[in-house]
Amino acid sequence: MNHPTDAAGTVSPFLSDLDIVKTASLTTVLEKEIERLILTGELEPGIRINEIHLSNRFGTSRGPLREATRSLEAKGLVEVIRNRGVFVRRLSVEDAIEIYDIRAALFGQAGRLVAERMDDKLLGELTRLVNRMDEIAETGDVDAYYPINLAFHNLIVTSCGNRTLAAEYQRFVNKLHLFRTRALVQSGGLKISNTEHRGMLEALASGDGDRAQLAHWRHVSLAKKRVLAAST
Amino acid sequence: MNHPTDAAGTVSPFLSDLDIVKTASLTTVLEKEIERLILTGELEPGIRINEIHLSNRFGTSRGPLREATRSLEAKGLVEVIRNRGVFVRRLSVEDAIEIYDIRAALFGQAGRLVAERMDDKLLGELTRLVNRMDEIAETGDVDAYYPINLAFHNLIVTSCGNRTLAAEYQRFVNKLHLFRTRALVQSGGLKISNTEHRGMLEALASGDGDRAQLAHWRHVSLAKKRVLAAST
DNA sequence: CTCGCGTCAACTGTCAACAGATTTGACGGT
DNA sequence: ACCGTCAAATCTGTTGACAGTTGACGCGAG
Repeated sequence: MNHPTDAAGTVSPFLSDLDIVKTASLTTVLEKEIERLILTGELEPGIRINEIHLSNRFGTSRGPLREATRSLEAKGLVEVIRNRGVFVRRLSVEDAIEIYDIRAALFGQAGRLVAERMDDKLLGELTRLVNRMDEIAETGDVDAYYPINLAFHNLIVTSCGNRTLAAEYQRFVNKLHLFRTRALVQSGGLKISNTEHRGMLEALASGDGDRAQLAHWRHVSLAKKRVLAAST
Repeated sequence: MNHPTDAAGTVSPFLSDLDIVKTASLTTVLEKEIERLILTGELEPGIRINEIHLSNRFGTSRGPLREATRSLEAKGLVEVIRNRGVFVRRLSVEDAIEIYDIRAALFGQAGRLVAERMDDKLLGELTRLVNRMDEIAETGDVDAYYPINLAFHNLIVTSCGNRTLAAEYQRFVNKLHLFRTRALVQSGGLKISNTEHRGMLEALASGDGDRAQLAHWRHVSLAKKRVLAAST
């Protein structure tokens, strides 16, 4: 990507810091910061983003902030209504269903790609994570299960060799955070969930793309049904 | 989505026109216009978008134009480099491959959803389009084949009942236009392509979701291989 | 002729101010 | 007490201007 540090040989942390400063415009910084506020729930769905207040809070003018919100609108995190303002997007149950189906499709594709480029090292790491989840599932400790589960899914998506796919998948996962679901994983589902993980793992190890795609698709699809059943 | 017309019951075309006028800000208009310029090839990949020139051309100031380009950046149509400007995105072969895989995943999901909600009316329309393509394939008229083919794919995607999926699918199809491929459909592939269409049609008619998903996925995946084979 | 340096025009990043729309709240009539 | 009307306040849409950066051109030294 024509990185300025490419020509310098080894890159010192200091230099890379400078590089970050140079690359980051106010718009970029604001966008990431607002996205963080939304994903952490500090800006709740449905709330209006006041341009003046927020730009004052960050010490900038309204220009860069407006550019940042336009970008977030295209990413689906906020909604802009002319002459009324930008609102943190609120997802209906129907919206969540639609996004789950997209996520399932993308995750299935990722599973297929991973199956076709599997190696021992990756298989070892995935197996380790699933084993770890099995142990935790016995105790029913949801808080401990969640990060491992996340790492397992992330490892699959980032190992598929398709960076665009990985980025888009992440975008939809983020968007799902706008759905009114904190603590959506019910402890009873841990063992079931990890059983599906084992099935995915076997499919990945077999190298059968069709099989892996179906297993991964089904996993997300079942997660969708679990969430929906819990939210009605 | 809290649309203003929701409460009004039926929506007249006139009302929806008014609604459009009220909703359109300069930013929105500029965004759609620039997107059109890019997709029609009037703004070629790699070219820089001069803020002053373009805003003068549309008779606006640079503010709305910058907001529009930020939105297009998030959609993946342009690339913004700090202090240098925004450039119409140029897709490498690797980028195109990645997007084709995403498109295949989404189209497969659409096929599954359609199969699960199939009705006679839709089946009739789809069958008509495939028959039409068969006739045209005999003559080898690529220019006549293309719009029917497009209509066939669009009908499937818009009939799947998932509006978000349809919008995202369209976004990736648009993005593929940035790839250096005019006239990518080689006439020899028409019959092969429509053979695949018939397979998809049968799968849809059977109501078997797994089967339909695989058939639709494979169709795009094979199209990917054909395009790549022609571009190396 | 080539390379390096300084200068300059062009362009982007950011800001402050103006114009128009929307919301708020008070007021008077019913 | 309730409702419609109207005006002030608040906020967004848009513009023009200023500051900093980048890339190009030209000039002189080697």
